[in-house]
Amino acid sequence: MKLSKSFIPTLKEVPNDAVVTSHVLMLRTGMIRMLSAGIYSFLPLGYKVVKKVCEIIREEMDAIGGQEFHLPALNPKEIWEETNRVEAFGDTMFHVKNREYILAPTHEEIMTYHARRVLASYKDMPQTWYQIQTKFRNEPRPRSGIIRGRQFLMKDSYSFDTSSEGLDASYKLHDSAYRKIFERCGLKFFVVGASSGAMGGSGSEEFMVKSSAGEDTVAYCESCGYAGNVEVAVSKVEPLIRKESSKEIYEIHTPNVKSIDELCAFLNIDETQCAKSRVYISDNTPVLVLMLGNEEVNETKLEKLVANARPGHPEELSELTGADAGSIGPVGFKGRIIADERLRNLNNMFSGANKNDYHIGGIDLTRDVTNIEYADLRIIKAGEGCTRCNSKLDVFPAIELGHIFKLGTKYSESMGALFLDENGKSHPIIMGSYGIGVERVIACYIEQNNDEKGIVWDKTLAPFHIHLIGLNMKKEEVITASENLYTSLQSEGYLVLFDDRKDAQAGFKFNDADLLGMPIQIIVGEKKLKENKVELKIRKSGERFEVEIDQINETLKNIFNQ
RNA sequence: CGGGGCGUAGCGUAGUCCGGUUAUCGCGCCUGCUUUGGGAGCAGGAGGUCGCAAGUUCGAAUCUUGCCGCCCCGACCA
Repeated sequence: MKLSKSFIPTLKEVPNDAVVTSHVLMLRTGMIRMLSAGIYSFLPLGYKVVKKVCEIIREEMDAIGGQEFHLPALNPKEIWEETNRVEAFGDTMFHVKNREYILAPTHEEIMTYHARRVLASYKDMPQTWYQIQTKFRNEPRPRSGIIRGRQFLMKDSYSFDTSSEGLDASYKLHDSAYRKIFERCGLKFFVVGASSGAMGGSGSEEFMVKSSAGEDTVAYCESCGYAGNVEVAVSKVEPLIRKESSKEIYEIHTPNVKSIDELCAFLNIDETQCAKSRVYISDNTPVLVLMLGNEEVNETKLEKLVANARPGHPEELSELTGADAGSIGPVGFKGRIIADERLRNLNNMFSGANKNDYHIGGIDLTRDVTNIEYADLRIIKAGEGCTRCNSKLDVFPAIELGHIFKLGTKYSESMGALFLDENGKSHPIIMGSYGIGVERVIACYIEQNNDEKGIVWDKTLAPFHIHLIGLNMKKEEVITASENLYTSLQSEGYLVLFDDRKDAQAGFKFNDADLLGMPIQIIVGEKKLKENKVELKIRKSGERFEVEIDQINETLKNIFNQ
């Protein structure tokens, strides 16, 4: 493609609204433009990359027996009522105003709708159905360019099996296909155990990329590879031991002491002697959650014990306990009390007195809080031990690229997708669902492959393999040589972007080439042409060589086959 | 949804507090000449509902009110 005739609007300056590297670079390279918050247009250069990612996904999905569909994004609401997910998605689902339609945020319902009509016998299964299609979610806060949008491309697939063993097999096939897809895309990723969340089902894994732009937090063990979303991750921490003898309970006047840090400073104690209280409300019932010291509540873990828990409002807290947030404690609290495992059976603890400006010391959780339950509720922290190998865990933000779920029968049961087994008995189909954020693959690639000059594409995803630069395009010999190269490189099968602009300065062209980041730049200049040579630059390393023009194909073959 | 910030030409911006000729500057764009190995020079030129609406005023980018949009933090989130 000739740059003089292309629409590749590069930007020299960083647009005001972009913060995240991949967003900045996609705007600056003219890959995308924003239409509205969380809604992006892909321009020709960006769409080339989208198509490349989709092709890789298709090849790997087809390789595991997937069959590609193309379902409507506009769905009748009544199908979604069958699984009660109109309510479950709530405001996240887009509703069409002038007809009872919704814009699909995912496609479990539609795939199940088709499955229940055609998968009537055990002989019809297993099946794996997929599509690459636009999803719509009314995200309250779109962010980071295409990383979180209101409209995005997703590869979603669905497996239909007759047994849980069958589901396991389908799930494993997807796991291996996903690994191949992300490897082929050149991403450094890892797989973490995850929460199934609102999707339901038994097992779930996320494919993650480490990134400061990430919205998930994961724990990762460098030495054994253990990885988990902090929503579900576990770690090994020093157990705390009950003291020999329990003191009596005593009240302490603690004026203006609210936080655990203030309490520790005021009483000159360690935070491991403190029990922090958080009050949650679940369906109008209060639950007191006790955490050691400054440890934080993992609300995903809490959700498994207490449905629909939300933090109590300040007014609710004082009404329930008689005290404000900084002075609440378990002693005398009326209601369910769940303490983190680390607090199990501890004594001589300090906590709030349920009376403003007072705390209680000498608490023996076993003696003084008789209705206490224990559970693992904490958010793990960096530096804690790996439960598998004892090394230290790293905790960092990450972007979720893909998620695979064992759904089980949640959708087939509620929608009546049944099949007959060998004995003529009816069972719900056993399902899995599997997603990849297509644009996120691109954003993550760019997050991982850029430098101060711009994007650094690898051959696989690069919109073009070669960026051919004709320097002074007013000189006849430069025009002839670069045009000839342009033709011959293309006939060799390379995708070539040819900077044939007549009036752009050399520096301008070089900087654009570095910004756009094609793997190889070939520079045709007047001086080198006199020796029948051109210059070849490898974008990634910055290495440059002079190459005889008739050697160029061989040189390229060597580079691209490395 | 809570907190903070922002909205002036395609992009980046000055001016807004303290109202006053023709709204600033850089990049980009157009024309001509020169220039062509790391974001050129000279000369000339085009491009603006100052987010929208109402109000105050002799006069509003500037003050007031309402609305819309965008970004960031938090909450939320397959």
